[in-house]
Amino acid sequence: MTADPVDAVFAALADPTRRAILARLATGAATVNELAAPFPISVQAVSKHLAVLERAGLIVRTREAQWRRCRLDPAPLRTLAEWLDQYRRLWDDHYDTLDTYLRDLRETHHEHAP
Amino acid sequence: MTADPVDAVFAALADPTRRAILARLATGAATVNELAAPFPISVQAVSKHLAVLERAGLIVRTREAQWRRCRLDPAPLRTLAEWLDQYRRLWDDHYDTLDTYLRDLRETHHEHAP
DNA sequence: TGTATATTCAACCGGCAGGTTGATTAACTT
DNA sequence: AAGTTAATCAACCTGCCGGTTGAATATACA
Repeated sequence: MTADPVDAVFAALADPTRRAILARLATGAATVNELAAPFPISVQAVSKHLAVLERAGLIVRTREAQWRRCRLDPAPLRTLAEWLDQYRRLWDDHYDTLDTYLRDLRETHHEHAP
Repeated sequence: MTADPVDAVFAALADPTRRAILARLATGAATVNELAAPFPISVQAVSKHLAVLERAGLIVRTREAQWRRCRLDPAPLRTLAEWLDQYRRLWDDHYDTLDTYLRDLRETHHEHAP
């Protein structure tokens, strides 16, 4: 029960600054200073936020000269989407009818892809 | 930027005990003692967890005699699913082709429903 | 070689999160 | 009226979180 990787992902996304950073990274990779620019906090604080996102697996950082380029890794988001799907029937009326059919169809399609 | 309701939902879900409580409530309503039984922590601690879930909108509590019945409200989960959909194209290869078509089809279907 | 730039490390601080125990409120039961 | 059960309130403790400032590290540039 301790140290479920999902814990870190949810915790990382609970901060609005970190979600804003992710939104920025969804449009392409960026350096720490570029990511820090829009925020009224210090670069060090943003660096800490990036460390949290990295620990959660949401970003990866690669060294490039004196810069550290950050890019988004969507894998944990996909995990979260799957977690949420456990509960989809609770709010989606069509989950047990049309949606189930379409979901199954999509899965079949994925199996046939390389 | 301050006090985005999504903050509280992500923060609430970051705790494994609270996620376990939600999983239990997905199978039906329950009282505080019933919810607390499986956990090695005090009833008061569970009561605090329920307060967090309630503040996030994930559960509602109604008084029934000396019991307080808790039931799950999936609305915030739906909000989260929509938030995640912003990023779906990043991990779902078929988002821009088949999935988009199916998604549009489902939306049309919803419009026609009462 | 020396300097400017990018980023992190380290130490510190206030506040909140999650847990405890003990007291209190509310309703049912006898 | 008294006792039992369900749940919360209150005070407290420990530790982590998000922020700060200042120093250190790494790379490019003149």
